[in-house]
Amino acid sequence: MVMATGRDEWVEAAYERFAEHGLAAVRVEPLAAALGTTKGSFYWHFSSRAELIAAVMERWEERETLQAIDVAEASGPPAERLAALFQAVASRARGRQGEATLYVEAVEEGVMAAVERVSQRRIDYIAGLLVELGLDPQEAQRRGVVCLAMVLGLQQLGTGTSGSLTAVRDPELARTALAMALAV
Amino acid sequence: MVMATGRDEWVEAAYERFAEHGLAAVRVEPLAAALGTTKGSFYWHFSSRAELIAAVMERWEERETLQAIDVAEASGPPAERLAALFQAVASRARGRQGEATLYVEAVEEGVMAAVERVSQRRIDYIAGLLVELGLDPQEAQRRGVVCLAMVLGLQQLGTGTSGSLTAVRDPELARTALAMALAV
DNA sequence: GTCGCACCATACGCAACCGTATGGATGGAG
DNA sequence: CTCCATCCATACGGTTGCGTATGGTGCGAC
Repeated sequence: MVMATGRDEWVEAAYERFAEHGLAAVRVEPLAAALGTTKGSFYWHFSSRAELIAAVMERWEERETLQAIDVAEASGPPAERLAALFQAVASRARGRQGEATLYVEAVEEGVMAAVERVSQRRIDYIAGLLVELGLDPQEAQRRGVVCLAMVLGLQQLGTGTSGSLTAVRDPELARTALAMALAV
Repeated sequence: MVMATGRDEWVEAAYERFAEHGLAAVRVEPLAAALGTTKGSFYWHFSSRAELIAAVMERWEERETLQAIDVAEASGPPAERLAALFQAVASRARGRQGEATLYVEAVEEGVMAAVERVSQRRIDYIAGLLVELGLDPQEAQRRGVVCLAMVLGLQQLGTGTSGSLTAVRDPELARTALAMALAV
């Protein structure tokens, strides 16, 4: 199988590396080796590594948005939707440590704008739910930020922790986090 | 001023780089240049870069512990101590993005153990305060984890955000976070 | 004074990557 | 068949950084 290596394959392979190991792991030569081809191909389809990174982030933003819409359109009362969101994030975290380094790497790679857009959307979505639950919009916005921070932080804590830090693996964590988010 | 470059100067200079830009930014040759010396000196005092990283983490753990004790010995009721802690973390965050990447980098650099120890101490400290406030120990532990996650996440969000994401800069954030931590 | 040791500078080899240069291969249009 | 555009492999030069080898230099002991 000599599968043609089009632009899309490059982006997809790069996307997987990003999702699993972060943007820093998106490197041209290793990627080429993994795809069974060489840099010659890459630099035909792309002008630089930066262009690949940009394409990866574009794809990320796209998929993030699609998924956000999926979640948003899930029926049910706001509290349940928020619960589902927390649960989804918690279960989806494994094998996706790429985002754990995103905020720092995005600066270095010059793609912070996309990250900020996605962050804003996430915050707004959570804040919207909280407003539906009767919170003041300002306070809901702040809680949205804190909830996003919780998610990002839990992702951090989930990486590496080899066995110590047992509390991080507590399956009740999501429930607690949700309770904190909803507390009046 | 031809200041002698002893082992300690190397560690301190490395520590500053770590605090500001993360472990990945602790690189021997740039460090040597910054200190006005060369690798020759470095490899006299250290056997490898890994040894320097280990020394940096040792210093970090030390200072973290000292500061934790400082905070712990600050008088006042638990709620106030927790408030002071959040406020301290919020204000101290600027110029210290080094920890934002720590959980990921610690794995690569082989110093996760120190990070886990510090994390555990932080969680335990917060959980202790919450128990004093009447929470169930199990629940307090979970909240400790979530609070630490909040801090780590807010650190993430604080890096880079060039102007968008205004909600992150809201000075009321710390208050909201505290309220979420204390909510019954 | 000179010997030796602590300390450092220079130069080297090695590896991982980025980006470029250049020369095939392959396949459809004419 | 031939020509040209796609697409790719190989080889190269440049950078950054690690670790080593080796040769000073200053300075206290004697």
